[in-house]
Amino acid sequence: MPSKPAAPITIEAVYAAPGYLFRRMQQIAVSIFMEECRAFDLTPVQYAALIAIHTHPGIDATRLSAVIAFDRSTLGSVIERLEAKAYVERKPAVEDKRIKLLHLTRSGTALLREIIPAVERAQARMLEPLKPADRKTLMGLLTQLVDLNNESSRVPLRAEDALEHLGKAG
Amino acid sequence: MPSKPAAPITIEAVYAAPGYLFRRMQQIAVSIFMEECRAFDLTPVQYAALIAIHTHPGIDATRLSAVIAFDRSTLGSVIERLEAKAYVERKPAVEDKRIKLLHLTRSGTALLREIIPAVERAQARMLEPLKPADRKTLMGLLTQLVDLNNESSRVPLRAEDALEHLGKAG
DNA sequence: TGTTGATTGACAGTATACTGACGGTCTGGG
DNA sequence: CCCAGACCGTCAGTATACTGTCAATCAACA
Repeated sequence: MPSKPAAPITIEAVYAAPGYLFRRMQQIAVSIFMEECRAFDLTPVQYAALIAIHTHPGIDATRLSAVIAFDRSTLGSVIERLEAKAYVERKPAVEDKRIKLLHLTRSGTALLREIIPAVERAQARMLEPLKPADRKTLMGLLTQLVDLNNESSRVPLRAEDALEHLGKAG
Repeated sequence: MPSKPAAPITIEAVYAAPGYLFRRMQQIAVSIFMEECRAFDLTPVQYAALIAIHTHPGIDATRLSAVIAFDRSTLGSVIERLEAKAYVERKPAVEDKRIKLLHLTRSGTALLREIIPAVERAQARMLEPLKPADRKTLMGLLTQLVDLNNESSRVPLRAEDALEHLGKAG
């Protein structure tokens, strides 16, 4: 069977490649987030971690990494920084000496309440250039794609699994 | 006017946020790229840089960063690694002592030719879970969005501007 | 019960990213 | 011609990411 003609080696092909567009969009998204949240000294990753700990108080680092689909190695230093800013507390569990339980501090909870409007502004700005109907279409397709590709990432999202070990489900 | 009711602070809101989805998709895209290109020891960023240098031989690092929209500070070490692998040569320009000109080596050009099928497989795999029509829709919207948000990133894409200084346009 | 196998947090090593700063260099206006 | 401002590569500092490894700990089975 005839093989496809060899693609010309040019930068134009890169501009149209999904991987390149995903990278650019991620950079833009982080940039907008940091701009809107400048007053709070919080990164997108740190924000997601705080929200997850707020939703699942007493979660441990490994399960947290499954809940937000972040790398476990990286998460250690993220938590360390949140602890240094006194937004998070890490306490060893009595029934399992390997585990450290995560809780928000009072100031961590307060920060979340204050930062949410800025975060919502940021999320809105990312999609703003598109027409409302197109925003919905894009988000719908992207949600599908991320979900269907879940197993292709090193740290697949395990939203429910993680909860079972917290004694909150089962 | 009545303000929107305060959103509940839960992880569910994060899962549906554009910024979170862009981050997840980027992680998945990198993971798939690295898997398909395992035999070549080349990252997505290094690949884009090689292609850009191939398209614009004799480009300098600052203009290269504009052509692929990568951070100038980061690009230094990227080029360093490509030089260490002998895919790229960096030669000082005679007419401007600040500038170093970039060229592919013979083995860099050969590598590009060999790796392209793997890269194309990777790009196809990223979108594979979607129906063909949906792939087109998603890429179209994403291309628009990245383009319209171009100025929101630290390093906006300047595909044409960069070329003018190479004596290839004007 | 005792040992194997899995799990947890931590760490080292590499690679992107962004901010801010710095010295060397070029260029244009006076 | 000289100097102020722009520009180039580089570096230090911080923050994500991923790979692989390790010791301590736990759980489960023989």
